[in-house]
Amino acid sequence: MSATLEEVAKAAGVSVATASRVLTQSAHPVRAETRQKVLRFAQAMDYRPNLLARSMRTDRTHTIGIVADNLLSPFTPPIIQGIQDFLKTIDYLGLIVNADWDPSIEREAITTLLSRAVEGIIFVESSHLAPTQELVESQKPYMYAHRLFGSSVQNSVVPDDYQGAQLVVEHLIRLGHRRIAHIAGPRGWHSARRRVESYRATLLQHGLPIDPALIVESDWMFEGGVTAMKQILSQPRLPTAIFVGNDMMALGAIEALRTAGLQAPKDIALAAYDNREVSQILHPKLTTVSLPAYHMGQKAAELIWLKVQGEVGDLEEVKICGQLYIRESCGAPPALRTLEAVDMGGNARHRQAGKQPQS
Amino acid sequence: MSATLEEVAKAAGVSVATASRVLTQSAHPVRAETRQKVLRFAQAMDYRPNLLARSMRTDRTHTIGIVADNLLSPFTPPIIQGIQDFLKTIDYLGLIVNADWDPSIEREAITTLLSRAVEGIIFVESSHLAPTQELVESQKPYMYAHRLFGSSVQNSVVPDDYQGAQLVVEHLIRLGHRRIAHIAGPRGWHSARRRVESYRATLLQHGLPIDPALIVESDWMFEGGVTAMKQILSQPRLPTAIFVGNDMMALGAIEALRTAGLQAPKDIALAAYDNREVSQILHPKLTTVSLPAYHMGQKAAELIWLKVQGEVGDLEEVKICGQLYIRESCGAPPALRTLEAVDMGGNARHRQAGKQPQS
DNA sequence: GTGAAAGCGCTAACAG
DNA sequence: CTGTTAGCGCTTTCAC
Repeated sequence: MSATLEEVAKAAGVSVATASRVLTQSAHPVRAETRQKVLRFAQAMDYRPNLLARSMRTDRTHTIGIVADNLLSPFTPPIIQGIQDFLKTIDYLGLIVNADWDPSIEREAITTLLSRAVEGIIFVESSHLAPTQELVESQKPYMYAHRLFGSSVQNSVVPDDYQGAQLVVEHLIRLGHRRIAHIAGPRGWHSARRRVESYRATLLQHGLPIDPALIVESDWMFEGGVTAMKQILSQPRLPTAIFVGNDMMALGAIEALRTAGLQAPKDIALAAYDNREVSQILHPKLTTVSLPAYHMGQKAAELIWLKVQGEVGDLEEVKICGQLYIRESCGAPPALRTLEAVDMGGNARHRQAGKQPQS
Repeated sequence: MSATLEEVAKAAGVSVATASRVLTQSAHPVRAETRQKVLRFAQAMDYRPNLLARSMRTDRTHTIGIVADNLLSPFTPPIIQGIQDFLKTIDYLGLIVNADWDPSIEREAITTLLSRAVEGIIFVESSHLAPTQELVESQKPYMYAHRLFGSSVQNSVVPDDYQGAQLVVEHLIRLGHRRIAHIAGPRGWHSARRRVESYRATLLQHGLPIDPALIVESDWMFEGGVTAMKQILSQPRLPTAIFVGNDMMALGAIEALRTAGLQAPKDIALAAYDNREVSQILHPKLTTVSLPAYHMGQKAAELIWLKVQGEVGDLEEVKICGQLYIRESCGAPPALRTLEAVDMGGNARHRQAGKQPQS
């Protein structure tokens, strides 16, 4: 163990109070000379404050709990990264615990975190409906980051599906497409419904007709994308472009096109949603609007910080809009493509995923 | 805040000492009746021990620090998941901090963790050479999980690249291939070198010749795979199979084949390394040996636990072998394919990545 | 079997 | 400006 405050104080010939004052940068006045002396000894003795002891006194642990339903979901890591990065700026740490989509584990997780006196809790990709009674009684602030399913809820940060979808569809329209299909996610998902709504509204806004035969519902997955695309290809009049509800289905759609002897974007233009890592890699590279996981994490952390400080109470749902990445699959001329820094390090935090080569 | 021990004790009409004894399941004898009484009141009053206070007394925080160089790298989340899952069984938590591949941030991270009195530290995908002086002086145990670059090092858990590559190559040989190429990772990477060594050795063991023209070095990335494949395709005598050093390059190789009007596995069989999520999704599905990230995390946690208990000292490097997933790209008959549970939840922890549909 | 009391390391009144 | 001291909530001798 490193030296304690008392040891430093004794060595410097001052009281623990004085030593504490200089080492915590307290506002309390201390003679410059004394300050230096303490600082010198602290340094020499490798003094490292015992944060547990400090927390006991101050009732502040500088810790935010993070309950993640699944660390392995594609968006959880960037959300957590966003949270951690914000917390770092205020000298806080996140204490992460997994809940495995299990309500009882989640309850337990909350108990654990409260036992450790976290100052607030952020739920990542949680699907539960309401905070546990224990959490409510604790009076600690909480936030949801990327809450799944269900509808709008207080104290949550979610993607702006409506505006995101609009970005995509308008881009396709701008490229000259008039007959645009849509492969949608399952109607049980709020995000899927919002994207469809936005797709319809955007077409209408631009005076384009809506052809129900061009909207097919699928399941977010690759194989679902294959099937949906086949269905679209069986239409008498093919669309010239497709807005696919997420990247995975888009990959499936491309596969189906290929099987049918067609190519994106030559034969049918294609744009999707999520900006998963693969969409920047495989050919044709996907034009897609990002699900701004990292930013959502940051925002959730920022908001809980406000709450911890007591500056705000319950918050309405905050929507974060993603960015449109124009790449190959939509057939946009190269000049229109989004400029993307090729970074090999893990520093591009605005990105959804690191590009560290692996293995 | 929930009730304190003192409040519970008072309510139950016993001393804090007694209350503590029953609530901590101490070995110290307590009359059954008294025990029940305390338990009842604790429950009724929602008693939740203040772990900070407990830690101060016991000098045990039930916390292991995790220093991750990059949360967004593909293997970090499953490694962390493995760590957390093990820690959970011993009622510990992991305190994760990012180091961003920056040595000074890493130093800082260590200080932070020590300040919070973690009982040990696991470095995930760290690339540094040695523990900081501060860590050494703290006498706290540490482990590396998936340490990158460099060679064998004590107290680390790494993939068994040699055996993994052997699994792949032997599988290809078993399928009847005699002329097998290899697209290798950069020679600067220890894992890349081990895989090449193993490839050569395995061929020799089976009496197959090594053709230097069939070994091409690349960079782990998709585009690198494309280029390497093109180079192989320019050979006068084509191989019938290729062992690609990782999944990303394999995807590139498949793309290059396609461009050349060829198909895997029909024209050339292909097997890779890593078992990234995409390899189970895109067609042809990749035959690949997993980089057992989750198990490595578990193992690292298990070993640091032994160290925390003082049961072991410095450890030699532990190698964990991945599993061969036989899918489509190698052309194995369907009967030989690996059975894979299709799970939609995040529960398949033995997997490298959750299959939660997203968005 | 039970309780009183010390003390983990620190901060924050309060007194000087 | 500096020091003394109480006490955060808990575990653990030690005495009864």
